[in-house]
Amino acid sequence: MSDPSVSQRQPPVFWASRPVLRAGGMAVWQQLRADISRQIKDGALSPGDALPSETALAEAYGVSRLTVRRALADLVRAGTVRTEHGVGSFVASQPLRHRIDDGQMSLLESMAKRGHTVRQLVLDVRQMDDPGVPGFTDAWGEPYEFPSFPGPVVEYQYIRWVDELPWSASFAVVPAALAPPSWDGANSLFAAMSAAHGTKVWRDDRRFSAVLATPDDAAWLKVPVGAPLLLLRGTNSDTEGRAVAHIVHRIRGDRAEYGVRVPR
Amino acid sequence: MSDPSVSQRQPPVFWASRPVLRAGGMAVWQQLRADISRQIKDGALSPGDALPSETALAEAYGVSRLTVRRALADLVRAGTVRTEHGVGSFVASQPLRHRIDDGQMSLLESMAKRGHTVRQLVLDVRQMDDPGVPGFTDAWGEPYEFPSFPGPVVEYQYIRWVDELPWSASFAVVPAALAPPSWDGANSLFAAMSAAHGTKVWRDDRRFSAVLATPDDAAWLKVPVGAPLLLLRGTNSDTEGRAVAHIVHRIRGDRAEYGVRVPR
DNA sequence: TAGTGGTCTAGACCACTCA
DNA sequence: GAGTGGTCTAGACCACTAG
Repeated sequence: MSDPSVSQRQPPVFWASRPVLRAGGMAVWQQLRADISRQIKDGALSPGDALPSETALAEAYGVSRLTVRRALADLVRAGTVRTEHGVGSFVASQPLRHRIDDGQMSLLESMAKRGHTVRQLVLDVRQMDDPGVPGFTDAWGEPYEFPSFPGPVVEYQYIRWVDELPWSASFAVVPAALAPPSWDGANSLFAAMSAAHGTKVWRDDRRFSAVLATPDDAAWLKVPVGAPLLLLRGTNSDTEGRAVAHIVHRIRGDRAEYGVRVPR
Repeated sequence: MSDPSVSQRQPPVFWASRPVLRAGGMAVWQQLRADISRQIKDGALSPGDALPSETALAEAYGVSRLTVRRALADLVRAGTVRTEHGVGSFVASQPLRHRIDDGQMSLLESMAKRGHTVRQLVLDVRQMDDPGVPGFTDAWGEPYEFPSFPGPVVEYQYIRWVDELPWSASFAVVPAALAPPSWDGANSLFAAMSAAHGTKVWRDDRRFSAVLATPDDAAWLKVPVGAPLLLLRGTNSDTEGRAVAHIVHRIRGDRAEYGVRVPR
């Protein structure tokens, strides 16, 4: 009981492998983050291994528990460490990273072809009379409009899983005139549009950026607030080049790598 | 002096517009983050406006200063708030977001065409006898190799600015046999390779993901640690399809939106 | 019930900026 | 020198998990 390192099931690691420097230029919590991170990257700890408790770490490094927590918080956001309330902190196992070749194939088709299962859960479907949907314009200020299909729009919000792990929080807006009568997420929304409308829906352009997970994102995607998300925005068109859908995917940065071929 | 809100040059805002709920499900610091963020998004505060000091905020909300700091730290990472040591906290002004149509054009050409100036600073050039460069394989585990050009490689590390604001921290690896004799960042590295080697260098594929800024990223890109970065990895080839360069760009997520056309 | 992580406090000292 | 943000402490209480 007096030696906390014994109560942990883990290899005998030299914690606090480097003493903290109080006069050094680097803040103590940054030294801790670097020291813990280094031990994980060096392989002294393997994914799934328990870290010493925060109290034990604080004693080992000779700092307060809050200083330890600050270092751990950074590692959690970066996906290096995973914490379980009431249980402990563990070296996170990196999820399988999927390379998606972005093209005309949907995520469902592309993943199915490679033996992965995709599940989609439709969280919300609502018809909006005003096409200027507030939730879709705030980040970039671009209005989501359909010049060729004026009138009300239908807004979808859905979550996609790949192999039972959250993949993305997704939003889509389509003209109500083109919306499939009901979409339950069993197939691609745009396959459903193609079927209902009788015309092929093409993926046109894709715009990539990076954002941090909001509390909502965090709840849906099972990541900590502040985790990196790949923001993928796009427009789909029909065979005549008329915009028929605007989409936004907020994709877990630790899971996805979207590949595109650059035409010559 | 007894009323801290008077000493701030800012419109008379109702700070602590919502009292914190101690029994509510949401943590107090999350309520603060949401409340401050809402006041900024609603336009009650404009970019450049000073926020009350942390002490004043703590008094206004009736919480400790550390709780205020935790809320502000999140807003700083997200780019909503900017802090200046010894000066104060301010509503951050969003940098101009550039849409780059990724293609055969280099960033320099593409930006010059639109009236922007690009500066490149070469931080490091080193020849490596071992092509398995550690710094280039850790994130994805893919080795960076050149099957058609065995032998030593040259590794470049450079920073790119657009309009005097940091844009990306970039890395490139090319076979030493194809490396330009000297590259000072004045032109595109691959234009220099084309010129030196006599063969056109094509951009082949691009892979997008999202990561958090490390302390090194933060120092180079002038963003806080934990800010979102767009990770762009790619391969360039010569006219015969042989890989001649592997590149990694770590691009500020608050500045860049990379667009690509999806071929039909 | 014991141990863990999650939250919050009150206070202290430092580094920095600016009048 | 006054005011600001940056760091760190010691201690407290709560929520959660597990034996």
